[in-house]
Amino acid sequence: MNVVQPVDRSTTLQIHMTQPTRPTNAQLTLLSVLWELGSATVREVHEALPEANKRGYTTTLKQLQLMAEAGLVGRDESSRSHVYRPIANEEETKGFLIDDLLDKAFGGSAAQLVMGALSKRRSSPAELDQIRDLLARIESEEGA
Amino acid sequence: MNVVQPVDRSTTLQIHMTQPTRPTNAQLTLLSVLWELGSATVREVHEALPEANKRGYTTTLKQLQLMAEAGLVGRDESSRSHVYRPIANEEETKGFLIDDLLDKAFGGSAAQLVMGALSKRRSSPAELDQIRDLLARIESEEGA
DNA sequence: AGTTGTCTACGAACTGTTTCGTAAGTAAAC
DNA sequence: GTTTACTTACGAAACAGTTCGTAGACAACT
Repeated sequence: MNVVQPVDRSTTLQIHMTQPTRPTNAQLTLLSVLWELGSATVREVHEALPEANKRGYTTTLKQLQLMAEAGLVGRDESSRSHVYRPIANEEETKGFLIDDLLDKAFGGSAAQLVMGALSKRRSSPAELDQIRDLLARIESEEGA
Repeated sequence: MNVVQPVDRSTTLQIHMTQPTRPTNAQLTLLSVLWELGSATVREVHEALPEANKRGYTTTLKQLQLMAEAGLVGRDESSRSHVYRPIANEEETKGFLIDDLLDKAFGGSAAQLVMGALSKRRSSPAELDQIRDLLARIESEEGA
């Protein structure tokens, strides 16, 4: 098969050169757990899943393997139970998702999305203040 | 733009019994066109698509048929070229998408999403003001 | 009546994602 | 050494979403 092969999957250091892949839905669920736990075995990730999202153990395993292949997570194979850790950056990944939604449904207007989100879910006064702060910061940097 | 709505589950008897279905990606693209045009034939929708999203004509047709089945759009078959109109409400549909993202990646915290979005894309001063207004409105209603 | 262009309907291929069954390895306990 | 409990690897089925080819209907025109 493989006729076009000259791709050269990064000869140097096998590290995470494969990064730019985006998590699928199922993967995002697992990734969230890993962001939470920092690093964990398949079992630990699996047990940490909310009932609603829990599938068979080998499903979790397979998904983590795929994620490792995709560069979303790293894996320490030194003990029998491999230990996975997130590589995909939390902020950055969420940023991707925001971008997607923005382009897909809000014509790229962050403000529209923001207002939609604020109306949709109640935020605490503390959070609202935090947002106000951010708003002010943005505006002051705007003119600079 | 009327963002803080009490939801109002539309008393009007407009038959969207099959409503709860959610648009897929491809469908959202077409739905956006229909929101824009109000109502249109397959051809009109198809022609209005940005080049990047344009597929074969029958693809557009098929997708509109599926959407009609799913209750996302209505269809007037009285003329040979059927006329489609959006049923899925724009605000509500966008709300669904926000909910999804919120649950999937932001632990349900609107504030987090909001701050992410604000940092991600520049908004005009006017928009920022608009957001501030909304913030104030929310806070005043909060205690009530 | 025949030709042409446009329309809908339908089925199926194709892609990507998700899920799990099964096999094979390994370590500890008996 | 055999059993038990757990692990990874692999392959494939099941599923969802997308795309398009083809067929048949219909109207307008020649």
